[in-house]
This record gives sequence, structure tokens and C-alpha cells, in this order.
Amino acid sequence: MTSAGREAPAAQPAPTRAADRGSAREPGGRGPGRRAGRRKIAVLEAACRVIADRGADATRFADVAAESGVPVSTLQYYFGSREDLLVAAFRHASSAEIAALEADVAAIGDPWQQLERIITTSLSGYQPDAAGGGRLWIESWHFGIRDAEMRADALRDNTAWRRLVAQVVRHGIEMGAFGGRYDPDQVAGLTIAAADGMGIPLSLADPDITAASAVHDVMAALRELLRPDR
Amino acid sequence: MTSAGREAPAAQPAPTRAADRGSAREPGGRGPGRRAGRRKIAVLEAACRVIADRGADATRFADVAAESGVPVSTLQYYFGSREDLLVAAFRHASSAEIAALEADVAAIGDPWQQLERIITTSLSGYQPDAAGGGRLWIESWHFGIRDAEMRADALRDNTAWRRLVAQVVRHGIEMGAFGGRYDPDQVAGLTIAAADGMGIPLSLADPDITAASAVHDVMAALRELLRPDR
Amino acid sequence: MTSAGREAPAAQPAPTRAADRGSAREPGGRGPGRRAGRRKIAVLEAACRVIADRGADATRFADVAAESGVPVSTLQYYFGSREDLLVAAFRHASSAEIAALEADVAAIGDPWQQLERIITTSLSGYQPDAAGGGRLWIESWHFGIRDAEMRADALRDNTAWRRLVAQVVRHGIEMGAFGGRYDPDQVAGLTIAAADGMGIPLSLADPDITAASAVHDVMAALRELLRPDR
Amino acid sequence: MTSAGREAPAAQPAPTRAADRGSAREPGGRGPGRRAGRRKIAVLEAACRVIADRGADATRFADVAAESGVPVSTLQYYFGSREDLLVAAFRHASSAEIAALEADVAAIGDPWQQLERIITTSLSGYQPDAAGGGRLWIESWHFGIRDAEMRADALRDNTAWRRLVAQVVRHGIEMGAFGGRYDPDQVAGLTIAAADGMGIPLSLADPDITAASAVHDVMAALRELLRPDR
DNA sequence: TATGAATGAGAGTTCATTCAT
DNA sequence: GATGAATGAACTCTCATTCAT
Repeated sequence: MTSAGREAPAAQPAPTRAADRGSAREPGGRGPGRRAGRRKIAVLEAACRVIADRGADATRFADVAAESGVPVSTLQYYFGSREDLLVAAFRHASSAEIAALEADVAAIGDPWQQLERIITTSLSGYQPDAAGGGRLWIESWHFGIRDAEMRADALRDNTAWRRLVAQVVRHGIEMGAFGGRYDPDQVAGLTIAAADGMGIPLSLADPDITAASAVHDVMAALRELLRPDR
Repeated sequence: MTSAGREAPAAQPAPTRAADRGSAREPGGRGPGRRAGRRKIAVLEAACRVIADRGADATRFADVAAESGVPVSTLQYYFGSREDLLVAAFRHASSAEIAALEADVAAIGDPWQQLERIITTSLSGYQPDAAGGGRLWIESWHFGIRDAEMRADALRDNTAWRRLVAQVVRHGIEMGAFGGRYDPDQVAGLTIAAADGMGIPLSLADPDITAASAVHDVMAALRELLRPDR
Repeated sequence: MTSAGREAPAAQPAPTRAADRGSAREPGGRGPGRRAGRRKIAVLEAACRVIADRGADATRFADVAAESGVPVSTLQYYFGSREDLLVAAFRHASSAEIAALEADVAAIGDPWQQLERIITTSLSGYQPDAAGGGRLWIESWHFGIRDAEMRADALRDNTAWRRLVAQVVRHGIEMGAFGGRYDPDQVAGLTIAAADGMGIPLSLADPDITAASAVHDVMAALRELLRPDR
Repeated sequence: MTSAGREAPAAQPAPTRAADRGSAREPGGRGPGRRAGRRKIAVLEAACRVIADRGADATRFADVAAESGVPVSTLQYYFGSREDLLVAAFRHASSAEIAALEADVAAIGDPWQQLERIITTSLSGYQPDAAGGGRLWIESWHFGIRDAEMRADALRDNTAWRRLVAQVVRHGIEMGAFGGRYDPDQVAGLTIAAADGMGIPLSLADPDITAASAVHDVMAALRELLRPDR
């Protein structure tokens, strides 16, 4: 990652700070943090709420401070610059989400149901006032368009989703549940694109579309693309 | 539209307003906007370049002033608030684009080629450094998520694109070029969603995807959905 | 008056303008204006309403334009600078008021009633939301504290009120209605001071004081000061 | 008091606030405000000088910054908005003044001298270029006409002065030094009104009136109103 | 480790004024 | 004589960041 130069306020004596992002092995000892680790996570979750609510560009230190109850200067001490805080928040959210989804999917037997679970998950959190996945994902990749570090993360996430779909498709074909007309990667790309694209009217509160109808439509297309060969 | 209260420079006894956005019709007197009209359009185009480049949230009056050569105070005199300028710029861009596309499509005979033209157009301007359609569209609907007036515009645009696809599909079915398995509106929704969704990896500079490959993939899916009934 | 240098926008070709202030003999012909004269007066009255409402410091060209329906640039053409407009407005108001009061008083026979009329008049227009005399007088002398030209006007007004009281007192003494313990000028000074001073709690909406009670109190003091010698 | 919402710097998670105006009690920790407390007071005094000099409406952050040597942004950090700074300055000045006067008066034995002291004090600081009481008092209540919070303060001050006079009068009557013809509150109202009203020609540099002559005239009237019953 | 105090760098907005018709 | 267009100057306010505890 291009994290170099981001961690520190750079140009100042920089109060020793480390292990800001990532899974963070806290000073105290083993495992993902004790004291401060807990607190950082709470802050990141507060930050995610703020980002989903106001958008990344409009997310100020002061907003996160208000939402989390942690002073501004402490936020800077923990995360560095505003941009760093945003990236850390996005990273925290996405790493949690994709891991949970993979576990979910692994617990499902039927390939069709696996696909439906993935699509349903990817289409959650778009409705106005939702603070969850969809809104955050939009902010994440939108922010990544102009921020190199974030772009790498967003791309990795996007790829992870595609890969998950491709795995399911590949497995379904092997099992004979799906037809093999199309390359699994191509199907996966289309699937994720369609799901992400459905998020646009959803987040714009299009009265003609609901999360459920969007899932239904994407599944319909998949049924066509993956229909048994004969 | 909720445009009321947006047009006005407010302080001065309202410098004629009207013709702020869109189709012109200038104050001064005879003829459809000369001097000022031209200048406003040039400003709007400059604004679009800045928005595509830095993002709507990061677009400052000062940026547009630098790009257009028009003083900041004049921008405010023309458009009112910063938000108004953004909305006017988006409106200017989208009204031009969709009209041009409709004309393009009307000039094409073959339904498949019509679809391909729509998708190709919708997938242009996403690459990094592009100042065109895709980037602007992203900024437009992203901005609309939190701005009611812009949301209405973005939704209208989104719907216009879907409607155009639906028309083509409907016509193609009638002509017998397409099969009639699916409701044209459903197909249109999926098509636009897939195209928009493909814009995400494109704008993130995903090395695995190009505009051409994205068009190809979407068309492949459409060929499946619209394949002749027998 | 130190009006020199105020009339003109100064430093510009200055579109020929004249007879801005004072009783204004308009270009057109005899008498206080025709066309433009009427309009100027309407503007001055609008300006007075705005001044009483928002205060002289907060009175903008745009406010007077909105209140009068006359464009900003026309206001400047008529009156010159913002300060000039304010001074013209104050002058218009005070010249009208003092003249009317003198006529009123002259029509009254009894000296006590004459005094009461003066005090009542001077205490009108202080209540919140009143757009009349008191508020305007406050703005007038407050503005005069830091503006030489206005200061001269305000002082002249203040003196005119005192002189009017002094005349009444002097006449009352001559008639034997008042006792002659005090110099009429001293009594006049005290009277006007007390009346003006009562305006302060009135304009602050003091619940303990009304215009009527203020008049009553001032009259009580006068009755003591002017009580018959024996 | 309507002070709520005025104290806060608002953006930062509220830098301790409290101690913004009035009696101090500084955040930092031990002891009643040292560093910052002192500095704030110096700023308030600088603000009072500027207000007396240019008027409250024309008092800019930049002026106070120049007068006090404290950066504009620090002024905002200390006091919030411009209006808040003004109110804090007025409050600082008046609380000091009335307290000092009450002590002064308490140290005087003779009721007539007490009255004279009050009136003399109330008539100080009106002359042009004075930065003291009178000018500040004018700005204070003038500002209060259109600002609710300030209005409450100004009214309280005005009432405090009246009450002080009423006490002296009441006590003088009890002592037999004054006659009891009039209600002490009525006399107090008239006294303060006359004193305040004398401030007008004084602040307009009326050549016919001096602070001394004004005191003399008001005392003359009081001597009449409070003359022994027999 | 954590936090309050302080401050500089913009940004939007208002407004009088200039200029050309 | 009257007015719309255009613009520079000034001001308030926000916000990240630096510094000192």
C-alpha cells in the first residue's frame, strides 16, 4: 500500500505513533488491542456512521468527535490526518463486511442461494438514511477515484466481491447446477456491476425500484446466463 | 422542481435572473442571449471540467474562476451559491448529452447497434483524467444523494437513459429482432445498472477492465436476455 | 453644512446630478419636484422605514431598493453614496417632523397643553416595531456621533426642539401661567433630555414604562419646575 | 438569559467554554484562570475601546485583533461569533462599572452628594474621543434595540442605575434630607432619563453643554423635586 | 498516552461601486 | 435620466493542524 507518508503528521516532531491501521497489534500486548484498541474501533465505527450520513467529503474531525465522544486532537493522535481517518474507517468497514459475507456464503449449500445471498448483501444499505453497506461502499470508491491509497483498497474490495461470485459460479458449474456458457469471471463482473449499478437509483430514492426488486432482476438475468446447458 | 430560491443572487434587487440555467433567453433585450449568454455557457463548461477533475465536493468558486477566467464574484452574480453553480453545471451537461444520444440512436437502424451505441456512450469518460460523461455522471448522482434538487435531476437523467433503452428493446421485439422473454423495462433497468456498475472499476483504473471489454460484456448479457424466442 | 464632496460618487465622470438634498428644486420646474421629485421623496420615506426597522448601520442599498421598488443603481444615481442616502433620509424626516410640530403647538392656546403636546410627540415611535419618530431620532443622532455632516444636522434638530420648549416656557412665564424660577433654556434642556432619556427604556421594551407613563412623569417634573411663584 | 448557543465555538467539540464572559473560572485546571483568563480580559477591554471608538456595528474582528494583538481566529475561538464578542465586551464593561459605582456611593454619607456622584458618573465618557462609560452605554443599548440578548442586559443595567438612585432617594427621605412629594422610583426614572438624555448633546459635541453643566442642571431639577416638605 | 489551547489558511457571501448602455 | 451588468474589497466563519502540557 502507499501508506508511507500518511501515518505521521509529517514535518513535525510527530509524537511517536504506530500501528495505526490494519489489524493493529496494540502496544499493550497480544491480540487486536486492549484499552486503546477498543476505543479506536469504536471511533472507526462512529466515523463510518458519519461518512454514510454526510458523505466522506463532508466528514470533519469535529463530526467524528461528536459522534464518538473522542476529542478532535485525540482523533488526530490516533489516525493522523483527516484523510487517514477516512481510509482507516473504510478499511475497517470493508474488511469486516467481506469476511462476514464469505462465512455466510460458505454456510449455504445451494449455489443459487449463494448467489442470492451475495446480491442481497451487496444491495443492502442504499436506501436513504441507511448507514450501512451500500452508502459506505459508494463513498469508498468515490473517494478512491481521487485518492491513490483508497483507490487500491476500493479496487481490492471490488475484486474480492467479484472473486467470490466467480468462485460460486465456478463451483456451480462443476456441480452441474449452472450451465457453462460463460466464463465465471465474466459472469462475476457482470453480476457485481449490475448490483452496484442498481444501487444508484436505490440511493436516489427512485420510487420504481426497491432493494427486493433489484435483487429479483439481477437474479433473473443470472438465471438466464447460467441456465443449464441443455 | 425545488429550484425556487436557488436562482437568485438575492442581495441586489435580483439582477433579472431567469436564464440562469439551461436554455438561455437572455435579459438585455433583443435576441436569445448574446454576450452574457455565451459567457455563462463557457463558465458552465469550465465548471464541468473542474467537477470531473476534482469532484463536486472539492469544486470551489476559485477553481471555476481560474478555469474560466471569470472572477469569483461574477460567478456568484451569475449563479448564486456554490451549490447552484454545481447544479447548473450538471444540468447543462446532462441536457446536452442525452439529447445528442437520442439523436444518434434515432439515426441507427439496427436495434443491436442501437443498444451498443447507448452502452458505449454510457461507458465513455470514466477513465482517469477523462473530463467527460462518466466522471460527471458519478459526481452528479453522488451529489444528488444529499441534495434534493440534484437528486431530482439525477433521477430524471437515470430514468431517461432507461427509457431510451426500453424503447429500443420494445421496438426490437416488435420487429422480431429481439425475443420477448423479458419486460423491456426490466431489461432496460438491468442494462443501465450493468453499464453504470461497470463504471466503477473503470474509474478506479482496474487493470482487468477497459471500456471496450465492459461494453462487450454487457452486450453479451443482452444477447442472452434478448435472444430470439426460438 | 459639510456636504461638499458627498454629493458626487467622486473620482468618476459623475453623471451630472444636482439638488440632491434639501427642499430640492427639481429640474423640471417650479415647486418641490415633479416626476423625479415625487419619486425621490417616496424613496426617502422608504429609506426611513428601513432605517427605523434595521438601524442605519444595517441599512443597505438593496434594502431601500426592495422597500421602494427603485433599482440600486438608480438610488446611487439619485443620492450618491450610501451615507448620502442616509443623511438625505434623516434630513427629510426631521424637517417634516419639526415643522409639523411647530404648527401643532402654535394652534394650542394653553402653555401646559403645549408642553404636553411637545413631550408626547417626542416620545412617540419608540416602541419596538414602530417605524416612526423615536427610532429614527435615535438612529439619527447615533449616526451623527461618528459622521460630521450628520452630527451638524442632529445637533440642529436637538436645538430646534429645545428652542421650541424654551419659547413655550418663556411665553408661559410672560403670561403668568408658569413660575419664573428657572431659566427657560435650562428648563428646555432638561425637558428634552428627560424625554429623550425616557426613550431608552421604551425602545428596550422595558415592561415598567409606557409612552403614556413617561409623558406623565416628565410633565410632573415640569409642573414642579414651573409651578407658579406663589 | 438567552445566552444558550452563544458561548460555543461550535465547530470543535466545544473547547471547554464556560468562563467566556464575566467572572472567569478558567478551564486549564488549578486556580481561577491565569494565562487565558488574563488574555480574555485584555481582549474585552480592547474590544470596548474599539466599540466606543467606531461603534458596535462597525466593530470588526479585525479591529479588535489589531487593538489587542490577538489573531482573529483566536478571538473567534474565545468568543464565538462577532455578536458574542460584542455582548461579552458590553457585559464585561457594565458589570465592572455598576459595581464600582455602588461601592463609591456606599462610601458617601450625604444623600445629595450620593446623587451628585451617580449623575456625574453617568455623564462621564460622552465627549468625543472618550472611550469610556457614556459612549459604551449608548452603543450597548442601541445594539440592544435589535438584539434580544443584549436587550436583556441593557435593560438590566438601566434598571440597576434606576434602582441605585431610588435607594438613595428612599434613604434620603427616611433621613429627612429629602422631601417626600414623589415616589422614589418615579424620581429615579426621571433622574436617569435626564442624565441619559443629556448624553445626547454631549456626544454630539454641542458647544452649549458640558458634562459639568449637565450635572448641574440635573441636580437643580432634583433639588426641586426633593426639596424638603416644609 | 491523551488532550486543550491556539492559530493560519481558505471559502462563501455580502455589498458598494464602476461601467456601459 | 435611468438602469442592468460586472467586479473588487472586506468580512465572518470553518477547519485542520501545531504546540504545550
